[in-house]
Amino acid sequence: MTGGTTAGGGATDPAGPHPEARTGPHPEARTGPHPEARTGPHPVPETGAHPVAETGPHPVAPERPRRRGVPTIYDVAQAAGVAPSTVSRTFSRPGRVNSETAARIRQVAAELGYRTNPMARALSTTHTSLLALVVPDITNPVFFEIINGVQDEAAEAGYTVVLVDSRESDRQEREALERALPIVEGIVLGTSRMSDASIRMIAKQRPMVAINRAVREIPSVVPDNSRGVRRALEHLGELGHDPVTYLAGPEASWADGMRWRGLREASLELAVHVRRLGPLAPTVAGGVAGAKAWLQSPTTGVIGYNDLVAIGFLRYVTSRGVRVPEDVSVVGYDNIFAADLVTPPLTTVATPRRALGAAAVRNLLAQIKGAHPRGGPPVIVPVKLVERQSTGPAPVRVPGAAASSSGLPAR
Amino acid sequence: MTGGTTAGGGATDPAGPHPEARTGPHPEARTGPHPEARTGPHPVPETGAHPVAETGPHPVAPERPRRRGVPTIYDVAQAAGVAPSTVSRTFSRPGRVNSETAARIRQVAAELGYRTNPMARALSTTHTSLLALVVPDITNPVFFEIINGVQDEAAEAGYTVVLVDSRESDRQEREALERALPIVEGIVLGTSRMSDASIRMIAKQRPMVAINRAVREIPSVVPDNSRGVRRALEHLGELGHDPVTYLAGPEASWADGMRWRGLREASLELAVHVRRLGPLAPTVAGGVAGAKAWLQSPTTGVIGYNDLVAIGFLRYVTSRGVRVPEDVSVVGYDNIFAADLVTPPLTTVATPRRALGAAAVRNLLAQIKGAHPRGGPPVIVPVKLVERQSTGPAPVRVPGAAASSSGLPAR
DNA sequence: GTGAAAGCGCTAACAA
DNA sequence: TTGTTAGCGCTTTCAC
Repeated sequence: MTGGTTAGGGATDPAGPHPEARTGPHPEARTGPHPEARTGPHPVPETGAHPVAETGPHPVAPERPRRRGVPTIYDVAQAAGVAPSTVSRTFSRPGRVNSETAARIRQVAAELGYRTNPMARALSTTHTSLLALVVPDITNPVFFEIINGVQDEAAEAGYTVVLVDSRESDRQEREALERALPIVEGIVLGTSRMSDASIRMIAKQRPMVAINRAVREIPSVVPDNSRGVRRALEHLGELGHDPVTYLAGPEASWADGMRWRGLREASLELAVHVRRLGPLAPTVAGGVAGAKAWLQSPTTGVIGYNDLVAIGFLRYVTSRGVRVPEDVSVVGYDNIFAADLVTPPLTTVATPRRALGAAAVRNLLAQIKGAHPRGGPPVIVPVKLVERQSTGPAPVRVPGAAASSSGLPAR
Repeated sequence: MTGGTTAGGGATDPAGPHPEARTGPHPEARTGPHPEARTGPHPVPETGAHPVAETGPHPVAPERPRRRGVPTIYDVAQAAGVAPSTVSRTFSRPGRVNSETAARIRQVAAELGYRTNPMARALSTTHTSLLALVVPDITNPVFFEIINGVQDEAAEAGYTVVLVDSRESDRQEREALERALPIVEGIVLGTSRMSDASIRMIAKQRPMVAINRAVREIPSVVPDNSRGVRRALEHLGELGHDPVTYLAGPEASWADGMRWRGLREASLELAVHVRRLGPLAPTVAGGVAGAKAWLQSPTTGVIGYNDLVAIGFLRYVTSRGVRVPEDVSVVGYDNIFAADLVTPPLTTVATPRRALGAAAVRNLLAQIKGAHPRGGPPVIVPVKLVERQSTGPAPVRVPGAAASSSGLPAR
């Protein structure tokens, strides 16, 4: 039904990777019925005293043409003169079979264009080599690298990833996940819109690891948020900025909580004051809103909840005549692609998102391999500050003077 | 192996979506051996004259505990007092079963927490409800919306998408695709790194549709490239720019070919001269390279192969003191996320990538449903020009004078 | 409309 | 090491 013209798989491959394929028997040649080809399962009781069991209208040969041209272990087994199970072993646990036999089988298999059928394998092993990756919105730049990291690490281990994009909707996420759940062996949650309870429910059904979010009982890998904001503040502090405004993220955001907490701690350690402004939507628009509020009581240093917020801020204040970094220095968070594209390029905390994805998969695979099902503290992945042109020395404070030539209101 | 604690599926669901589940029989209660539970397949020939056929050490009850707590059609059938085949029909072809029986079966199934096993179903039907989406690089902004469009449309039809990221490598793409191929029903090629020949080979095995690339024999959906560049040129022409430079994309790019061709045609029609500069890498770096070359013989209007190129151009010339759009107007292509983030925001041709993805899936699904396997001209999706601040009136030409106060060299 | 039973292609005891 | 055989859970003729 699917391809139609598949007969023999890659056997007729023109100049393809199977140069020897064309010397093999023509696939069509073995498409007919093989009465005795399958002596294995479900033998017809040909001597039994049950006339009822006779296959009715089929006197001798079942005459049922093999479904397609696609060769099975039975075809290979027959052609190689071994049992189907030996063929199976050759591919599923190499080593458990005499190397010579194995070689011959592989050879024959190649000639026939045999490929193991993942569905059949999965049916008996429940091992699908499929992983689900859940992201709320592929469009969000933050996820690209995570997806890549997950992809790479999964591919490395022979796994394929099923993408579940929740489109920022609880329902969609649930439905898509529901659909994917039965076929995947594990789930990577690259930030989810679902409640902790829902997540835990799903985690009951499959191994799971969460990125960027700590859910009780669920293994997780998170970037070193506190270190990240600390580096940002340190950087700003060294440049002479004090106080510094933190453009806060969404109220419900776990990451925002972590960042703010880290900031307060760092504030004490580094003796740089920090103000919180928000909550803000984690978008460019959010940044614009933040900028407007900030103009009411500006500081020379600003740290955005993420790059989008920082970019929105930057664009708005710039449009109002505030110069960056001369009047205000701004630091973003995440180091998304666009951070290097805005004017001026944004200094930001780079979260190793690819590493995050990779670490998540490794953890997940370990769970699947049967290790301890759950537990352990979050895996913390290091971050680093990327200095670009949006930060610079704090403007010199002329005591008693108003705030310079820029559009920056006096404080 | 997977979950471990799955017993009964969602049956013990705390406050979950199956409130009635807890009133059902406790899953554990039926986990033991059911000697006569399965009268169906593979009956032991208990009266045959083949002692050899006797199941050896299993005298009466096979004592093999049901693999897991997960209920099957057999469990449902037994509980509902019908045959397994009826349960199967109830779920696979509703209508072919008495509505009352069906209702009862569904009821029982819900109580038991029965879910049909996709692998088993796939094994006998080859219908997996899986689609593969191939993209060369998820990190490339151009693909986000395509992915979303594909996702949405697929989900709509009850399909799940498997992501194949080729990481810009022929080999990786091939391997990943190879892995996904046997389980998917069709393939959406969102721009591929593979050769036409390889693509056609794969298309032999599964229905396929290509986005943004025309391969002979393969159905494709493409944005209206010629209309896009025409609109860009028209826009520039109206602003008085002539000649206009086209920052060309990679040599091998099909899209580049289309755009350049469209540009030449439009050039004639609109009587605006067009120069070609390239080939360039389709990246910011490519744009920078293009800018350097452009400085040798500048024009007041520039059209980039894509937004990345346009952005690179914009940034470089800006850094050299050329003002945009006062000295030079630049138009991008694609309308990626970052286009609105750069300074000045980029005027660009918006390609309806989400629509592209959706159209591709619809086409693919039609093929799968058994329509005409191949053929037909590419489906063309309309584009539109988004005017932002990177374009403006051409600078007034003071006859004989050098080129203004900017860093723009005289022509 | 419903039931019986034969597979789908592979894996996994168990026996040899 | 290899062969035999009973499933994995579902769909699907074919009878009734």
